[in-house]
Amino acid sequence: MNYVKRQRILTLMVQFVHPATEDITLAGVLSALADPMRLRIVSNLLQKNGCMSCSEAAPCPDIAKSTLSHHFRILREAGLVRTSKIGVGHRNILRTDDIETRFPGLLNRILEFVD
Amino acid sequence: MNYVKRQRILTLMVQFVHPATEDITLAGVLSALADPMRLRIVSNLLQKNGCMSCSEAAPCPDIAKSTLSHHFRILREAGLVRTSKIGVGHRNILRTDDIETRFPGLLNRILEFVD
DNA sequence: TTCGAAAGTTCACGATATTGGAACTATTGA
DNA sequence: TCAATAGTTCCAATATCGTGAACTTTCGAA
Repeated sequence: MNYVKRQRILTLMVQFVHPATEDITLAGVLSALADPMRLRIVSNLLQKNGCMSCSEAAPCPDIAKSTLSHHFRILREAGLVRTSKIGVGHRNILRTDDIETRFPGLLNRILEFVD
Repeated sequence: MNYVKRQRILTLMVQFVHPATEDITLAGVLSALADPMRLRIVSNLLQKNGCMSCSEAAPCPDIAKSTLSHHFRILREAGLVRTSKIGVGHRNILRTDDIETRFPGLLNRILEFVD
C-alpha cells in the first residue's frame, strides 16, 4: 500500500531541528520568551533541569496539548531547549551553556523576574 | 459643517498613553524588544538619550513612516519609551529609571548584545 | 500479537501582528 | 496664506499565534 510508505516517510521526517549555537539570535530568544507561558516553561526547566517531559514543564494543567507542543517548538527553534525522544515521551533540557556562550548572563537575569 | 466637528474630536484624541511603572510587565517588555528594528531603536535611544525624534531613532532610512509609528506605539505601550509632542516632531526618551525599578539590570543586559 | 492508553505532532482555521501605501493633522517657516 | 515636515490613523495584504481535531509512535496488558 502507498499509505504504509507515506507513514514511513513521515516517521523519518519527525526529527527535531535545533539551531547551532552561533545561529541563536537575540531577537529570537526574546521573542521566544515574550510569552507568559513560555517564560514559566523555561523557568520550570531551569529549576528542575536535566530531564523534563513536555507535560511536566507545562505552566498549567488545562492547557491544550497542541498549544504546549507549539510552545515547545518555538523554544526549540529559538535555541532555548533541546528535545530528544525517549520512550513514549520527550526529554527537554534547557540549552543553558549554549545561551550563556552567546549571551552571558542574559537568561538568568530574565528568569530572575519570573514568578 | 459636521466635518469640522469631527476633526476637532480627533485632535483631542491624539494623546499618548503610557503605562504606570507598576503596570510594566516582563512579557510586555520582552515582547516589545522581540523585534530587530525595535531593538535597534531602543539601542539608539539609550546611546543618545534625552531627546530623539522618531525618524532620528529609526534603524534604517528607507522604513515607511507608518511602520515606524507602529513600532513606537508598541514601545510606548510596553512602557519602554515616553513620547511627548514638541514642536512639529516628537520627543522620545527611554524610561530607564522606570524599567530599572521594575526589572533591575534587565535592559542594560539585553542591550549589551545589540550590534 | 493485538488492543488501548499516553504523549506529542501535524493540520486547519480563526485571531492577532507586521508592513507599507494613502489620507489626514498639527506645527513651523517663507 | 501656503508649502514642507513629522508624525498619526485607516486600510489591506501577508505572516505568525493559539487551539480543536485527527493522527503517529511507543509501551504495557490481555
